[in-house]
Amino acid sequence: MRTRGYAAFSYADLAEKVGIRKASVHHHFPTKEALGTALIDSYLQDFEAALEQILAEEKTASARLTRYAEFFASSMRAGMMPLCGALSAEAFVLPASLQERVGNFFELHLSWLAKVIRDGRKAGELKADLKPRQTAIMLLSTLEGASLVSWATQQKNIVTPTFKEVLSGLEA
Amino acid sequence: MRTRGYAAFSYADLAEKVGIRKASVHHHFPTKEALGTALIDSYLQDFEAALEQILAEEKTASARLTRYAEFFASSMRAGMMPLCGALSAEAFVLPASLQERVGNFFELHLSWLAKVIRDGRKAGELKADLKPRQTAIMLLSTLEGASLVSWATQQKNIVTPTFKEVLSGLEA
DNA sequence: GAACTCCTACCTACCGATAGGTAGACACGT
DNA sequence: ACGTGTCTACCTATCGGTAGGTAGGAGTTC
Repeated sequence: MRTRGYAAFSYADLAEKVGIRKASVHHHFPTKEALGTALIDSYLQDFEAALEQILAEEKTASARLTRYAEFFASSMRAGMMPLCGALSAEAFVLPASLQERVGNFFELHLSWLAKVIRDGRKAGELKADLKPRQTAIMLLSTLEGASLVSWATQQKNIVTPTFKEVLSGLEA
Repeated sequence: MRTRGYAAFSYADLAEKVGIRKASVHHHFPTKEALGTALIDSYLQDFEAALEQILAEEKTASARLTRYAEFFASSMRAGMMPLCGALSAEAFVLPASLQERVGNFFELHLSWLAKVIRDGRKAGELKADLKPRQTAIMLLSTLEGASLVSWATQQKNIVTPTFKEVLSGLEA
């Protein structure tokens, strides 16, 4: 899903990669939609834990955001799109249950980013006039967009410099 | 292509929408790849002309960039993804001729943006320490990303505010 | 001016490949 | 005895694409 998108990946591909037959994959995930939702659910859960961990381990906004951006950069290095970025372009033709989960995923990210920004603003690290929600949307957009451009142009060193440039504009 | 992506749109869909039969569409565009390249070529040509026009009609960097961002905002309002944004997620499974054209498309945008930034910097409108190429990548990423997030979350008012926030960080 | 040849756009009917999905049997561990 | 995981074999729908034919307009020739 993260390299081909939802429409273009198939049970046949997956079965071959896993080393069992197509019908056996269906035993575990009866429909493609069920497989998709299971994947997003697990991905979202992992991400939720990772975001919590960042809050626990890093105390400055810039360190937190840099760790956050590293998720995008490293998935790019691993030759994969961020999951929800990969699915977003197809959102219109995704099963409703998947659309909803992509929405939830972005909402999780946006509320986490907004909290980090709010805290960083209070601590005087970030500019005082930042609107947390709006700035969160901007950061998420930039990282998803940088991943997309990096993916399409096959230039792997786009995400981190782009993020740094945006971050520097936020610091007090 | 701009609402479903490349894999998920079909000759059958297109034929029905145009009001002729599938085989007749094949008469004009023998293969899906040929249809895809024809579409990108025409899109790129239109965009090239539109970018030229902006340079002719607007003389400040901020006006030029605002007009540029309006392309993304208006295609969102029209219920469509930007073409190459829609195709990028699938880039890995796109026919080579399409991949190449998506690359060309982004390159056209990046070089135009870099020129606008360079000029704006010289004129003292933009911060003196901007790296034109890097900033161009950032602007393109942000606009493509904002379109993606806006598309997936079905919130139509994301592109313009996000762009404004980024632009304000570039002004001297 | 009728007859002829082209060409273009469209059609019906079909092709093989692949998509997601199902039925039913077999092996195996508890 | 039963549940789980896997298998082979098959289903229907749809995919991109092709073969071959028809209708009609533009030239060209007698």
